[in-house]
Amino acid sequence: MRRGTATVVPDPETALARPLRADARRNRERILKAARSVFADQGSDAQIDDVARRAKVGVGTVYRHFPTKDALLDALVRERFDEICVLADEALARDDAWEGFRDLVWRSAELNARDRGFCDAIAYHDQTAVVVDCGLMGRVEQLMRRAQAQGALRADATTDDISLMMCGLGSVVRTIPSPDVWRRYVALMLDGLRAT
Amino acid sequence: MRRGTATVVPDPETALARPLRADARRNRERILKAARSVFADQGSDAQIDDVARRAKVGVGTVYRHFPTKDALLDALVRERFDEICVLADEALARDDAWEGFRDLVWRSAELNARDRGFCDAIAYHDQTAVVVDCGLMGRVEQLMRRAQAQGALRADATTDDISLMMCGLGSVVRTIPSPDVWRRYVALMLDGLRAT
Amino acid sequence: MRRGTATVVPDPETALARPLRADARRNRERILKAARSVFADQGSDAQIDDVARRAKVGVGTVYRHFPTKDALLDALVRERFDEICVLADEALARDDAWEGFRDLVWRSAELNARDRGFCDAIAYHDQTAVVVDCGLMGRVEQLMRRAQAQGALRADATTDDISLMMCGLGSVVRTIPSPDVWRRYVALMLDGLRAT
Amino acid sequence: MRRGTATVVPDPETALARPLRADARRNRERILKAARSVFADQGSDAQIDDVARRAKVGVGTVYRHFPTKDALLDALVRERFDEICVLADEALARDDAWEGFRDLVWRSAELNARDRGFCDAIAYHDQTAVVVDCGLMGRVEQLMRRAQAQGALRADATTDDISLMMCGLGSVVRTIPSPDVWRRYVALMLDGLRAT
DNA sequence: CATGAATGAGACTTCATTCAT
DNA sequence: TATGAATGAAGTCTCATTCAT
Repeated sequence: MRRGTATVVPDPETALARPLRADARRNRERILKAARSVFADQGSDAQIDDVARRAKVGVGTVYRHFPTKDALLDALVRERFDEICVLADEALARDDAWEGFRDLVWRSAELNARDRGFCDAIAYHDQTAVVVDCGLMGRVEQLMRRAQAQGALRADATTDDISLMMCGLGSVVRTIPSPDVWRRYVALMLDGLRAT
Repeated sequence: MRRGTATVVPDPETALARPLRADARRNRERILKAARSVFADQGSDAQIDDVARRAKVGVGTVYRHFPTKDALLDALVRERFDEICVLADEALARDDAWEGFRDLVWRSAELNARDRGFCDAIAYHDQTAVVVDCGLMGRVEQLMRRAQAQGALRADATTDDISLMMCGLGSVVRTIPSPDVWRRYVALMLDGLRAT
Repeated sequence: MRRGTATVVPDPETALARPLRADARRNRERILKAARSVFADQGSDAQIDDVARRAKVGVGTVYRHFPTKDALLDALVRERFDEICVLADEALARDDAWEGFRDLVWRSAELNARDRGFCDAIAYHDQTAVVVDCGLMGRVEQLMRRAQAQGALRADATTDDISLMMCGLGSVVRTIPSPDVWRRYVALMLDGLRAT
Repeated sequence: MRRGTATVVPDPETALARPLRADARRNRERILKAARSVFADQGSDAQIDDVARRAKVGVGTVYRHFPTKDALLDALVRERFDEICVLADEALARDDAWEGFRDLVWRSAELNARDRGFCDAIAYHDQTAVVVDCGLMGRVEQLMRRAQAQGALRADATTDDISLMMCGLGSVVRTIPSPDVWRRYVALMLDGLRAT
């Protein structure tokens, strides 16, 4: 089910399956776009019918592209992680690894904080596969190793800590109404991760 | 939806409303007990019918005591916070405030970590009112102020940070399968909260 | 799932489960009646929603009584076999066992022939359990043994032959439009079963 | 829905319509072959998409050749009857008409018994037109008349009885799991048809 | 008061058939 | 002409909550 590409922004159409027909690709995009907005609005209560409606497409079409509600969510998650992968590359390009790491955390947290609905929708979606697939895991690991070598990140920190942190962040974002509380959460966590 | 009592450990039966008849009170307890175990087992999928069945009571009776699924959940949360209040009192009794604070965090985290089902069930339950109502907020604030005075807790820490932390913890507990990962989460957070 | 009663017309309400409340029993009857007529009209295409509508009952009520479309069908089949059980007892009361057997076959065939829709609906419903449960199997076996002893039924005939015959009959009834062709089918089969 | 050819073994391609282009004919064959195997595997649950997939052809192509699922089924039935026509000719070539008739019945029954899936798929398919169209009806009638003249087949037997019998057989084959029960059915039926 | 039967909107998904490419 | 993407009505079943007994 996973396509196993490791490029930064994997092009699912060119993987193993034959490329999508132009109209199908167009629909796929419309559906994803609609899904993004529907999930943003309704969170985990979002319904496939709404997605279809907003994409101006029959339900069947949605199901053809994403055989299951979960598959649709997965595609959305994949997109999000692809975005973050780009950020990770920028972080890796910097000399100061800790600054890179810190900013990466802030920027990806912000990405999530921007839509609570999405955080809500994916709360129960297993993301472990995606993080590895899209290559984010590898990049973050590299970044963390360098930050540790530079003595800025605590020596025992691992990528699992980041998963942990992001997991908790999701909860904070979708649960607490005040729009900026997540910043405090991230600040505390980063302090906890910094070398002492 | 909130019942608005302001006593430290409110006993909803003796508040303003007439005291419940003995059998009604017995039923209330049975329902709560059943609910605890059903939610523990099924998490957010638990159904009121299951609770009723396990309490050997009709659904109607459940609804008489708790007009809504959410109200039932709220009562459960209230119980949990009452437990923690006791722990908070023990913490306040200690000389070293930071140790008291730290242990309180660990012990209440453990309480939650012990049942993922419950964490799952209350994931979307707004707990702000309860924390205040039951007096936990006040106790924790006191504890934190003392820990700050002793120079062990970072000066800018507030009770909101604790809410934040517990909120994230819930997500970690119910999302991540490995049974002890939550400990790492708590450790990081406490490190983030310690005075530097 | 089977209640294992062996009385002629089993009273499912008094079996192992507690007796149904008066209104529930009334609804159960209404649903069965509605189901009979809906299946008669629409055959296997009949929908639970139609049954509910015709019974003037919510879908949920139908599902409460019969957790599955198949369970509803099963109840209908059970009723039908109970009817036939009565006929079987009449057949057993006669002196001439072959005449009893023959008439039983004719009368139960007629029962089925009267509603094609029903035959259609139960075409894929496994009836083996029901025939045994309701005691029909036993009665027919007795009848056949006596008819064999009297030298009228071929010696190698078993109750399986009857199942076979009724199975084929269903197909004839629901497939062939001319309303009386089934009679020829039964006649041929009986000739095939008579001792030579 | 019927194509109304009246030749003995109609070749729908060469009839009145323009002959199909070579590739179109090839496709038609592939589709039929695929359909045979798909229906054999899945019975009445078979989907046109599966047929197309197995034929390595688009659904549209299937629909071009067979405007309806039913039309496809009809073609399959037609093929089956064509096979039986050949058997009927062999039967007619024998001196003993009853033996010819009996063997014809056994052999065609076996043909059906070999694939339950097919029996299942055509359970609701009206075959009356096809039997006449393909000339099977005529042959069987001839055979039966000769068998009657030879005093082996009961005088009142008609081709309708055979339809009846085959109709019931289908039900037995697809309903009863034990793989050889159909033989008993055929035996009984033949006994019912033999002159006494 | 307790009971548990009833309600019914709504969720997800399937598949024969059409039609744009 | 072939392709396969799109359609969308329809079907089964769930469950929080209400209400007659």
